Amino acid sequence: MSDADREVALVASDMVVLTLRDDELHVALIRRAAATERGKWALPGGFMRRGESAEQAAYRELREEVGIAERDVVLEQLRTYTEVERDPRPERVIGVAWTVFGARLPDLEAASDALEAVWVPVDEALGMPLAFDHQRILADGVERARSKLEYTSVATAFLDDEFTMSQLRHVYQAVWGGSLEPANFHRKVLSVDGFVEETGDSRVGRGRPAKLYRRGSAQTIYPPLTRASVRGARPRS
Amino acid sequence: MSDADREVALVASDMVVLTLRDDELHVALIRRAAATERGKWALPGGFMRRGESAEQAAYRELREEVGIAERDVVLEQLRTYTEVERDPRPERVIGVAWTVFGARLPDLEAASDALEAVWVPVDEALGMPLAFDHQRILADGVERARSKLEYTSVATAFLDDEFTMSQLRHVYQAVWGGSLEPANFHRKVLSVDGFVEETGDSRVGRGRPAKLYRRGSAQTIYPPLTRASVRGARPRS
DNA sequence: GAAATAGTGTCTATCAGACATTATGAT
DNA sequence: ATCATAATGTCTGATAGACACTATTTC
Repeated sequence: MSDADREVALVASDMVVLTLRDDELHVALIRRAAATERGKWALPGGFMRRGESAEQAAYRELREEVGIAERDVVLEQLRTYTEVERDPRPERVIGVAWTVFGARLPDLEAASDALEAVWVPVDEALGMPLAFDHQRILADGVERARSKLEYTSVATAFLDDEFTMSQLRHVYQAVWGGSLEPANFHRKVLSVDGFVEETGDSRVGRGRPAKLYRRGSAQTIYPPLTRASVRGARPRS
Repeated sequence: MSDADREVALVASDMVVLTLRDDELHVALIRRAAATERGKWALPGGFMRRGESAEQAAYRELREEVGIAERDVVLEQLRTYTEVERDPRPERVIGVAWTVFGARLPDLEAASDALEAVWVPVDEALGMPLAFDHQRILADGVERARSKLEYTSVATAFLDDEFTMSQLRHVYQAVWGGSLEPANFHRKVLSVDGFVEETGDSRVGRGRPAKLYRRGSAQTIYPPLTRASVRGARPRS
């Protein structure tokens, strides 16, 4: 094979940024300012630069495009999209997609690349037409988030450093849809070694004060929590 | 930002090709013929060409570099490696990595890109120095395979169309290391709807003939099989 | 019959889910 | 006292793991 056959590609980092707002799962969408697909809703993202990894590009675009700081989020690679027709531009563009989880992220500030930047409820966003193949990336990202809640402790990434058991349960309910039985959830979470640890404090509100927890050292949950136990879940799509 | 800052990259598809030989998990390694890292052991792979997706490049390289046909394997995306220093060449090279599972794959034929191409037991390969960041990719791929056996039915990708329960169990034992209790494994597999279905035939050997099964329609296994049950497993690394 | 392998039955400890009960605060 | 929320207790059915046992073939 001759070297001339090798494709050279631009590398875009596309982010599925998820957070909870009013106990509902939201995703960050921007309306594109750039010429290609201008005006369409899209996932935030941008091109990897010289001397930068795709992960660094992701963090930079989070900051520049929607005003989110690296320390406020957990970023994980989702997958890479390389179909030839996924981008209409003459240059070949491949997309490295990431999931980004954050706690109580603020309203978005639309920067240079975006006409608007807003939080959209995930159920609504999944029904919107999006630029490029972002519809599919979003669906993959949401499914990944749902799945990761089962066997990892990433749910805590949606919460502040200190949180109540009820708040943790609301994360699961928002991401999975439906409701979980509080008593069983409580017992299950505490039975997993290193999932959460007590801070010793409690939070006062209406009703009995709730103990506060922080994330423990465990990365994975065994045995996993299971989506089978959600009641009134939205039907499988 | 000026367009000139955008990196253009070569896209390599790197494959962690796994198969069972003598009930032991093996990975395909080549010894590099190309100038860069010449003579070093590496994962098979090659550059995405114009008009081709990374997936198509993976299938093409499987055929060209190690003589494996697309219909004989199951290919899944692993993750993408984009660190700046991962490749010493002046051109920027990012790697899209894939896991490839196949049944009784034949001895490898070293083609143009390779001085040699051989099956290496995974435990041995994990201890070898490999070119580029292939050591890490291999470790990620093996861990992904172990994990996927828990909650998907991909184990059947390591077997012919028709297989016995004992053969399926040997797949799990080889990939996970250690041994599984035959009776419980049998009962568990049959209890998962759509994991396997009987063909009606049986295979004669020493001892009582074994019923033959083929893969069912299920993609995922719920509840999952669990590595917690392996006895005499190799210690966690 | 002995050996080898496949497949079934059974016991027990554990655990998930349902739901009742108790605890502790605010008003 | 009442309400609201948090947390614990209890019951039951399902299941995983251990292991004994039966079945069917070859030699």
